[in-house]
Amino acid sequence: MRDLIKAVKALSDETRLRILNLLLERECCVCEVMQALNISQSRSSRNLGILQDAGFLKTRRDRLWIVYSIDWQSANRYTTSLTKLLRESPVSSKLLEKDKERLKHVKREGPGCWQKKRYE
Amino acid sequence: MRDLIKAVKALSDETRLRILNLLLERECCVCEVMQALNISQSRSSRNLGILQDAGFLKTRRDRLWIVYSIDWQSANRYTTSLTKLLRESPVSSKLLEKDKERLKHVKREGPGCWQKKRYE
DNA sequence: AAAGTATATTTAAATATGCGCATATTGGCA
DNA sequence: TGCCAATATGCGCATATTTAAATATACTTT
Repeated sequence: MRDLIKAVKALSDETRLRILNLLLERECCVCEVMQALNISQSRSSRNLGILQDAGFLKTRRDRLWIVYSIDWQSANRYTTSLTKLLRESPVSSKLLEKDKERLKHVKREGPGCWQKKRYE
Repeated sequence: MRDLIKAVKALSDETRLRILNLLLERECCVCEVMQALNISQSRSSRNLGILQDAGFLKTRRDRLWIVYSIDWQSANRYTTSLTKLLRESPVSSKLLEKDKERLKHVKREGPGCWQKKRYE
């Protein structure tokens, strides 16, 4: 019951649905997510953390970056079911389409790949 | 997207998960739900309403009562998927067990079948 | 070890949510 | 029609959630 509530609550937010939808395309680091969804760094990091805490995501380090991806072996069986459901019931949404489109043009390379201030 | 968020948000609450779990057993009126879950009338009514608004439930009138049941023909396809997921991944929980147990001894007959004050 | 970069966390404010209480509404039934 | 039981809802309170900004942390790289 606790696991179920945690999983569903983690999904009950637009930002996090967008993130999960994005990660169904491919794994991403924090700065790729923030660029693709066009959101702030803290918002990106925090919501990735919530999804991970609920069991939807796992991480690994790749040099400078922490790469988030869907955890298909999650200890929380509900997250796997819910992720599958999302994958198999594709959502029609301009927003989700845009996210995926932007994802294609996202850059991971630094320095300060996402720090707008550097360029202003 | 809108439908998906609405469905998931409606499920992201313990009370409403308990209600849906209850209705997987059998259809119920408001006063049966409040007795089975041991919650207040307004809480019962309001959360049933939220589940119905999201597309999980439908209603019919039976004499004095409004009977809520799972809407398997919902216009929101996500509610059907989610309800099936809940049905096919039975949740182990003392609380849910108790709810079902109390449901067996619930009374619909009036007058004031649920108004505790009448008996105090 | 120092410098630099990506990510996490703390803080504070705005917003959203869940609840009980009291009251309104609905519709059956006399 | 009028009463009454069942259900719905407006309101206020307490709590939870979300966010941006600033700051701290955890690494890599030199």
